[in-house]
Amino acid sequence: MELRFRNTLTGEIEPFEPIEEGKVGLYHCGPTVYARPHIGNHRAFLFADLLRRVLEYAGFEVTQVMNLTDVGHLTDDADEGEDKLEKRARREKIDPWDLVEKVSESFFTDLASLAVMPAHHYPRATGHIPEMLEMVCALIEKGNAYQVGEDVYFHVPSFAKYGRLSGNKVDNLEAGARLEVNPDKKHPSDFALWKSDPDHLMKWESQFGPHGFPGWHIECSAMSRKYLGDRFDIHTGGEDNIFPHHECEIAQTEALIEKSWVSTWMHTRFLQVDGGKMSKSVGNVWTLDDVQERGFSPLDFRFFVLRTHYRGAMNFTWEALKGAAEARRNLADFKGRLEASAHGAVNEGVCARIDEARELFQAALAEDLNASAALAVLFDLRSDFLQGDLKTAEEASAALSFLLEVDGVFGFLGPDEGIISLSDEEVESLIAEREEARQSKNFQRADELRASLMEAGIVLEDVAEGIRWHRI
RNA sequence: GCCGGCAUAGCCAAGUGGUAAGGCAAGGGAUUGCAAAUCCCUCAUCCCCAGUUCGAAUCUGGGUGCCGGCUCCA
Repeated sequence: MELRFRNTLTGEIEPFEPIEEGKVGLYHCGPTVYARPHIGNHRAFLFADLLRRVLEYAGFEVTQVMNLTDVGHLTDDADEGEDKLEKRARREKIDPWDLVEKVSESFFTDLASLAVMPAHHYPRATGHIPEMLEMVCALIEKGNAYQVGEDVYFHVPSFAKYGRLSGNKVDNLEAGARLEVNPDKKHPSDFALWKSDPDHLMKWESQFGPHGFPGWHIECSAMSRKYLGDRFDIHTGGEDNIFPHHECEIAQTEALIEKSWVSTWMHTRFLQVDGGKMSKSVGNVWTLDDVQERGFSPLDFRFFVLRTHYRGAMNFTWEALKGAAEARRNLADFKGRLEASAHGAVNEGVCARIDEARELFQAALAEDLNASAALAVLFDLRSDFLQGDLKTAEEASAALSFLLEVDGVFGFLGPDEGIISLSDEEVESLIAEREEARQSKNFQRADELRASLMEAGIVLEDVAEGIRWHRI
């Protein structure tokens, strides 16, 4: 598979070439753990998961890192703002450290229910203060940063390429800036690497003073460097991260290492709800709990998100989720049908139809993760099967192993959760009982038996030749 | 005001120069004791206007609408 990805840095879809052959370093901007993640957040995490799985499917050895921001972000850039994490903690009258624990836990619970593969590292900002301070000091020594009182700022004019990622010009930013001028800064675009505030609850002592905490962007630079090295392959985040967050990360890191840092930047579009942005005032900031309360599986949401292209503006509606859930069920049903007629494992090459499907599938994924096109291949295969193709045991086996291969990338099937397991004998006996009921025109009893088998994940079909059944 | 991006059927969504994938929903028919199972059939000219071209959803220009960024946010 020759992978090609859209690189925000160049605006183009370009061939992916790892820095080190066969290996990929992946870094994702994770959640700020001050509030339960909503479905919009999850789009970005699901995208990260898909990317990782596709890279592994293509044969790369992946090291995946996702940070947890658990300190430091201010509610505005005027340096007067409150840390939103502390603000939330105060409102809920709990300790900020406890809030972090509580939210982090819900984050990981959500990821697990979405069948997201665990990253190799989930570094927390508060666990890497020394690494950040080390970078801050090095930047001062190199002349890219300066200290004012107990604060430290990165001097943007010292980094010529600032604005390359976002397309912003420093001059334009000044023109439209709504932020109040901070007299401490040498340049209005300069950003904080280290701040001091005695009232801050989460603070650390350092060479700059006793009450400091890290600035907005330094954590990602310091932590990615620790786990992935000076340079790595892919950095992702939501589109809102492009500026200023990622622009600033590039500036401070490249100023330090004096070479180009991340090869490919990938950003997901925001998830829209009912055609617009989600907002608390409209009341459509849904979480996975809402999804489940409405009778959907988190995997339905996973499938809904991953069947579309990560860069497209996707619109969440309950109707659309219903459609995705239905489609997912149909694929699970397809799996069950294949299992019922497959026998034994097969090697590639035994079924041309499947090999062709695999090629189409891989080609679609390789072209900047065209998930919609990739999954269409699977639906086509399902149609073929239901129409009577692929009916030999060998063909069904080949189709089944391909389906499982696809699921290895998309992960929508999940475990056979909550289904009462019946042995084949038990199923056959219940079917026989239903047949007796049908013979004696006791259709109420027959339908009860069919319904209970359905509950157990067994689908019955009354066809001309008799009764056919398969598991879902 | 400045910088990005998007606009395809009832809904979700591929397609980036050769005459509209796929899913869901819907309608008609087959099968069935019935059926949520299955099969067959039906369902768009691609936001608007003007260009380029033999030919455009796909390129160019101008609109309109929406999303993101310029302030923390996936």
